[in-house]
Amino acid sequence: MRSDGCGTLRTDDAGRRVALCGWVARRREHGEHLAFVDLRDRSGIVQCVVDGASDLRSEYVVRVVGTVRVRPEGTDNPDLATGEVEVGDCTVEVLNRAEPPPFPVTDRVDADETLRLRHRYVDLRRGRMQRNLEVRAAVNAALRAAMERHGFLEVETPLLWVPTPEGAREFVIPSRLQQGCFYVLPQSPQLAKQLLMVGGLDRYYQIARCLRDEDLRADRQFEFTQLDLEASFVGQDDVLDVVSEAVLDATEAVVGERPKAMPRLAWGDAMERFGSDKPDLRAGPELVELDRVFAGSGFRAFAGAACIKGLRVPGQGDLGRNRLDALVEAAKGLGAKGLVWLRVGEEGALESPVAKFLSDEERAGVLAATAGRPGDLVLVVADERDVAQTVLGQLRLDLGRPPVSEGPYRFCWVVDFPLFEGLEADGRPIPAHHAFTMPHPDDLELLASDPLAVRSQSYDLVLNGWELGSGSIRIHRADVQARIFATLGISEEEAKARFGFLLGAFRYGAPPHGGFAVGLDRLVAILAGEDNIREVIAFPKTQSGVDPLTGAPAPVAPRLLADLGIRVLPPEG
RNA sequence: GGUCCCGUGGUGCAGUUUGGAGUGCACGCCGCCCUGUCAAGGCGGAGGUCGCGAGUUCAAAUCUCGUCGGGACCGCCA
Repeated sequence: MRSDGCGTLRTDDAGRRVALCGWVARRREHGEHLAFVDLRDRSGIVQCVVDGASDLRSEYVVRVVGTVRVRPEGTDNPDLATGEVEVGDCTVEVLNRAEPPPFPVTDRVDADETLRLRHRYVDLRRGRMQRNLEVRAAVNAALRAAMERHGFLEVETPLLWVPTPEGAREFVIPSRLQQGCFYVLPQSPQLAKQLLMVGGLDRYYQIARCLRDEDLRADRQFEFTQLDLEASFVGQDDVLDVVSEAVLDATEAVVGERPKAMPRLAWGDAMERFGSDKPDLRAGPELVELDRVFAGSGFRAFAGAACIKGLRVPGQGDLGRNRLDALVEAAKGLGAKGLVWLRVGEEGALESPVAKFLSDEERAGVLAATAGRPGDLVLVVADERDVAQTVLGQLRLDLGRPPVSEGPYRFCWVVDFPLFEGLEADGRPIPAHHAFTMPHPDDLELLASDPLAVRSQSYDLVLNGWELGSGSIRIHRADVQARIFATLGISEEEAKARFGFLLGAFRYGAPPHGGFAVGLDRLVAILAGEDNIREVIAFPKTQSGVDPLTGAPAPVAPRLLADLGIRVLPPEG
């Protein structure tokens, strides 16, 4: 039916008779006997010169047979990849007519989100969406290639899984054959892949769909895709190395160059330096420690504070009082007792409502510690350590963070997470990752005495402030697992009830193993220059979880519910 | 569950602060003209429940309340 893609034609093709199929992107009529028709397919756009186009309209589907020729002198179009050629002597066959599209099929204007999704099949014709899905496919292919190269075996795992009490809210699937019982859709293949390790598959990977019934965000959809992997007889560095290579391969495949650095940050250092466990390395200066500078300060807000941290905001010394007051309010909203701001003036003079409470040494110390220069703004928070960190970390992003989709690509690993993230009201620790995460070998002795100080062998991959994925080395030995359960206050019976089938499997020879999962939608979005993952998903849902194209979710026939033994309650109120 | 922004011919916007006739801009659509354009150009035309519902008012796109839809965020996402 066709010989070439519209966007592939070049001067080399001049003289060739070609058959092209595509959509009418635009037509420019110059009277009865000359018209230019821009023909579009996935490969791009090419100009066809036809003898009258009055029977053609936008988005008509046509087949054009014509001869490629170099454009006449002075009429080439440098904005078009095919701009040096055109297709002449055309015969045009209309394969299908089309109503005018509900919104323009162009990257120039952004249409209403509902309209785009209701007519996604039109939206997908736009160059932006086609490029994004091509990026997605390229990332997919690069990741697969890397995993295959390292001997990982692709294995599929069930979508109909068993409810588990931990973690995200699950999508529930009623069973027809076992009325009153339910499957759930997996929030990740976590337990399945650990069973594969017990099963001796050694190295597993899967481009896996994961489902979580939680509220949607710019970086979260109900269903999302992960490069999921797990390997036996590995340590943390082995996992980090193979994931780094795969992700850098994918990045190189899309942007053409390979980010050189993939630094590893200890979680504690990330919190100290960036006030975040998913630091955006692009967002300006790091937080600095000011405890020493203000040790013994006469300023009441600083004296006796558990921690004093500062942040330099380059060039923002000219922020007005309204903005500065708003910053103080924002800091309080984030949990800080207060926020001190200082403008750095000429000669390093500090202008601030609290400047008069500070000694000369303190003022000089702040400038030296933050490297503040004239025109800068310096923010200081004195509070509990975690509060000072996270508040300044958030302000750092608010004041200095480029859009996530804006390069460069600054990957980093965050390692040495705490095993527990806090204490329940009754004093039991709360696992930060999941109950099967291996503690750091050096910290095993602290489990009973100081559980919150125990580090884990879990790790996150971060790109430009987005968490791209996480993983851990898992516990494979019953005695360590028992100690963790004891620390968590989980009895033997309870453990059996909640995780029975996994613990059962571990009795029959579980190898040491660990793994990772890379969030594909987020990676692709950033590499495609998008700040919303809907733009890299062919058929996403709106923020309220609706698909305007299909109308999902929708009621089902009463007969179907009857088969399932389900009765729907009337709406409340 | 909560906070904020948006909703105006097919599309994207302005108009809303300070109420006074559905006013405007660009694109698209329809018709005519036009032989080198490329976001073609010229002339003419059609197209509106100002998301929906109450309220205030002599008068509401504009003010108030509610509601629906979209988006960003908090909670939530081990």
